[in-house]
Amino acid sequence: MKRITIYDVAKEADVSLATVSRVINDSNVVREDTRIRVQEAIEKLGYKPNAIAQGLALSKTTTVSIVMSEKMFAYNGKILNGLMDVAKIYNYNIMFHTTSKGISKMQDVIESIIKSRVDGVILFNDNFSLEEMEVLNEYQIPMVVVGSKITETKIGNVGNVYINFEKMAYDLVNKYFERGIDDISLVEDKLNLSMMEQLKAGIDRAYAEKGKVFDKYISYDDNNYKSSFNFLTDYYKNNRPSKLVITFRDSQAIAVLNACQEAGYTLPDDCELVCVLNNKYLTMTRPNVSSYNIPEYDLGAVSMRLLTKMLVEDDSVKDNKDIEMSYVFMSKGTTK
Amino acid sequence: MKRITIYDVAKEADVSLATVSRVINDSNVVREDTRIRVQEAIEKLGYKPNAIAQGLALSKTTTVSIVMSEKMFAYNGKILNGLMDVAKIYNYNIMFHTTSKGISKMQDVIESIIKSRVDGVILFNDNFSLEEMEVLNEYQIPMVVVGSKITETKIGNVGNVYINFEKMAYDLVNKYFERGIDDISLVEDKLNLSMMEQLKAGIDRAYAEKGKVFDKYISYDDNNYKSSFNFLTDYYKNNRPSKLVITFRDSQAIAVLNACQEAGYTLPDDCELVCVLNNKYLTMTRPNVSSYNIPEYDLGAVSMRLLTKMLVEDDSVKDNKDIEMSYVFMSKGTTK
DNA sequence: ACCATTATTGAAAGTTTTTTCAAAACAATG
DNA sequence: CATTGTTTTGAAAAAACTTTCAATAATGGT
Repeated sequence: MKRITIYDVAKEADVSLATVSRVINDSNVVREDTRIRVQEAIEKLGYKPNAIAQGLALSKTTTVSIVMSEKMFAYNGKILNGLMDVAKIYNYNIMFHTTSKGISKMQDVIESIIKSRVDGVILFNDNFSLEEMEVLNEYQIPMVVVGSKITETKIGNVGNVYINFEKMAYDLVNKYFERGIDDISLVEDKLNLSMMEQLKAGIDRAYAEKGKVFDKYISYDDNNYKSSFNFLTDYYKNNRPSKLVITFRDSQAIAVLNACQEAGYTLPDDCELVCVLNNKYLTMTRPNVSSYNIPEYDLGAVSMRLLTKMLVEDDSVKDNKDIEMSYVFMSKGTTK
Repeated sequence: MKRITIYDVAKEADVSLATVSRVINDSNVVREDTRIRVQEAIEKLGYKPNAIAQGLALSKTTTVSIVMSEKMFAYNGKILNGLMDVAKIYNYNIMFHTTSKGISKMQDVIESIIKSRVDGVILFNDNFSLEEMEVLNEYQIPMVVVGSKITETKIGNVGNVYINFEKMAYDLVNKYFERGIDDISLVEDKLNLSMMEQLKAGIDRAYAEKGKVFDKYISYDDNNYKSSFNFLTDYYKNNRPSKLVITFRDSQAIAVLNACQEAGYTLPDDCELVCVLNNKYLTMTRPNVSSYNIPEYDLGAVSMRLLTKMLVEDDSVKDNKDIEMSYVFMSKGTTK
C-alpha cells in the first residue's frame, strides 16, 4: 500500500504541490475556491502530511525531548502531566528519555537528542552534569532545567524553573530555632542529589548563623521500604528521635513515622516530622505527615511554556529565564 | 553556525557522500583505509547524522510511540521503565503521548502518531476504543496493547501482553467460596475501565457457577483519598464490612483499611482485604495489605520486545502475538 | 479597453540522507 | 601483459516536503 503524498493530492486537486503545501500550512495567499478544492482532495485521499519530510525541509521537528533519571521517574507524574499538557497546546511532540546510573548513559541520551534534531529539551535536575549541558549548548539546543536551581548560568540558552530548596530548609530550621528547638536530623536521600544538596546548604546556613554546625544525618541504604523501616526501628530503639526529623520523600517519611511509633514514640509530641515532597500517601498515615505542597503540575507546565517561548525567540524571555516557583507548608499531624 | 552535513564530511575526507553514508551505516564494502579516513573526518568535524533525513530516506524513524491515559500515568512507572530499557537496547526512540478524557483527545494523539511516521506503537489498555486501533491499523502501524486482554483480535498487526484479570478474580472468589465465604464486595474504579471489566467478569463467572449473582459494588467518586476515606468511614459505620473486600488500586485499599479501622473493625478478622495492584505503599500500612504481585517491569519489557520483533517481521512472532503474563498472590496482613 | 497593481499560482531548487547502478580500481589467472 | 573477476567508489535519483522567484490571472481605475 503506497502512502499518499503531497503529489497525489496535487494531482487530485489539479494544482501544484506548492499550492497544496500552502493550504496545509494555512498560508493566506491561496484563493478560497482552490483552497476548498485542495481540502477536498486531502479529505478524499486521507492525506496526512509527513512530519519527517516537513522536519527536513524546515529544519524544525516540533519535538522536544524530556530527560530524567529512571529513578526519579515515579516521583514526577504530575510534572510530566504539566509538561505534556502545554506541549500539546503548542503542538509539540514529546520525545522521552530516561537515564540510568551507568557512566555513559547520559552520553547516549545526548547523542540521540542531537541526532533526532529536536527543537529543545527539558532536563530534570537530578543526575546530569554541567559538561553534558554544554554539549547540548554547542548544538544550539535550547533547554530548560526543571526541579532545583542550577548553579552555573554561564551556559547559553538555558532556562531554569525551580523550587528554592535552600531557602525552604533555611526557613524551616529557623522556625524551629525560634521555638528553641535545635535537635534536628535529616534523612539522606541518594536519589536526588542536587535537591538534597540544596536542602543541606539551607540547613547549614541556618546553623552557621547560630555559630553551630549541623551534622545529624540519618543515612542508610533506602532501596526498599522494608529495609529502611527495619533500620530505623532499630535506630529509634537505641536512640531517642530528634525533636524534628526532615525527610525528602514520602516513603522515607512513612518509614520514620512507623519506626518511631514502633519504638514507642508518639508524633508530634516526642518527635516532629516534615517531609519535603508532598503527595497523597502522606494523608493516608495516622497522623498525616506534614509536608510542603509543591506545585508539581505547574513546575512542568511553566517549564514547557518557557521552552516554547525560547523556541520562538520570544523577546519576553530574554532576561527572564529563571523562574522560582513558590510552595506552601502544609501543617498536618506530625508537626505542632 | 551551520550544521555540518554528510557533504562536509565527504569533502573533508575527499570521498563521495555515498562512501560516508556507507561508513556511518557500517556497510562492509568500504576499504579499511578509506573507512578510517572518513571516520577521522567525522570525528574532526563532530558530525552527527541527521535522523530526520535518514528517516525520510529510509521511510523508517526508529521511533515508537507510547500512549497512555493521563490518569494511569502515575501507576505505570515500572512498566515504562521496562519499555524504555528494551527500547534502548534495540535503539528505538520513544515518543510519548498522553490522552485525557475529552472526546477528541485520542484522535489528536492518533493524528500526531500518523504524521510522525513512527514505526510502531504501544497502547495501554485503558481508554481507547477499537475504532481508534483500526485507524492505526489502516496505516499499517504495528502495535502492541499492554495491560489487559483485548477482546477483538480481528484487527491486523496487533500484539497483546496482558494479565488475565478475569481469571485472577475468578480464582480469588473461588478460594473464598471454598472457605465458605461468599460475602464479598468490590470497590469500583473508574480509572481503568477495561481491567475493571475483566475483574467483574471473573467474579460474575464464579458466582454464576454457584447459581448466584454478584452485586456488591462499593462505588463512589474516588478522586481523592480524603473523600474516599470519609465516604467509606461513613459507610462502615452503618454497614458491616464484607468478609472480603477487593480493591483495584493502593489508595482504595488503604482507604478501606483505614475506614474499617476507624469504624472499629479489625483486619483480617472482621474483614479481609485484597488489592489487585501491588505496590510499595501496601507494605507501609499496618497491617500490610495483601495484593497480587504483577510483573510490571516485565510487562513493559516484554511488550517492547514483542514490538521490536514485529517491526522486523520476525517470523517467530507470526502466531505468538498474545502473551499472558503471570502474577503471584502475596498474602500479607489483611488476609488469613 | 487598457494599464497598473495586486493576488494567486507553478517551476525549480533546497533540505539531508540512502541506494542503485555503472564506472573505476585492484587482484588474480593464464 | 592481457583478461577476467572482484572490490571499492561515485553520480544521480529518490524520499516528501517548503520556499523563493517569476509568471500568470484577476482586479481597479481611468
